[in-house]
Amino acid sequence: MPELPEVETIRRTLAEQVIGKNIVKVEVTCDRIIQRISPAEFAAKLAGQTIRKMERFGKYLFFVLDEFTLISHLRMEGKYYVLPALAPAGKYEHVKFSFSDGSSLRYEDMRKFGTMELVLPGTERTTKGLCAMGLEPFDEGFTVAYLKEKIQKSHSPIKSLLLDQKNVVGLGNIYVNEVLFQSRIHPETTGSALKETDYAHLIEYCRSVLKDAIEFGGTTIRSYYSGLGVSGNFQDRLLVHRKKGEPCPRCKTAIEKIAVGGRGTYFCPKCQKKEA
DNA sequence: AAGGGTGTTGAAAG
DNA sequence: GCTTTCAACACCCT
Repeated sequence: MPELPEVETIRRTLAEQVIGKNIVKVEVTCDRIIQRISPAEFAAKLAGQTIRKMERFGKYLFFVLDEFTLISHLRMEGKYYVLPALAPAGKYEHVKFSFSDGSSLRYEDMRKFGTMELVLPGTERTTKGLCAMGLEPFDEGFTVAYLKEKIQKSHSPIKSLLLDQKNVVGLGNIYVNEVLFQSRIHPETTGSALKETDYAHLIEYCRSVLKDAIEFGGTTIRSYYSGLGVSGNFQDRLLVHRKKGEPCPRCKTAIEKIAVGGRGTYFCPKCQKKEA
């Protein structure tokens, strides 16, 4: 469940459930999720650590501990649950953190794309993968000038440029579709073809769409209704994503679906005209 | 009923 | 360099 609003919702939920808890044991049953070090070393380093803070950057979740920060990326299907330590493991559970109070944090990931990495506190943003990242949409530096500098020379479609975390972090396929609809920009418009007003709209709607989605607890699509995970309600407010054939909420023209950069892309052919 | 698509991203190829 | 394609994995839908 991993675009910025979902990760932020998970961060807030986990903050209430696991801050202050002391890790007594970590069990890893899918090695590839743990980056750089062995699962055994990962488990050994975490034993005895207490979770002090929950933070987020883009789609990355940070568990700030005493001597390490655990950086977790959920990719496509990663999910966290808090359960009694004695509760049975789910079919797709790959990591279990047992706490001293008898509760536990479980990581489930059907597709095993997610990653976990331990770094020293304060070095989170300097690690590989996070060092070249763009700004958060809510950063005051995320301005027309900033975005222009990043993408105005590019011949890639704006859809791909907004998905590229080196330009701006946090947007994924759902919210890029929504932001481009609100901004009235055709997803295949190249960076080089964007007009001044397009940039202003992009800045405005990146912020408002994500802010609204966070308010609604993110978007839940294709999720288990276990009641233990985190689910949001923004799926009821999506305007174009997964709405192929449905009337545009603005002009009633049928929403179209095309592929851009290999990703499903939804837009209104009337409201979002291609600009040369 | 096999094949394409899926809330992602990094590595490889062009 | 910059841009596009594909693989990692498991399931769903057609």
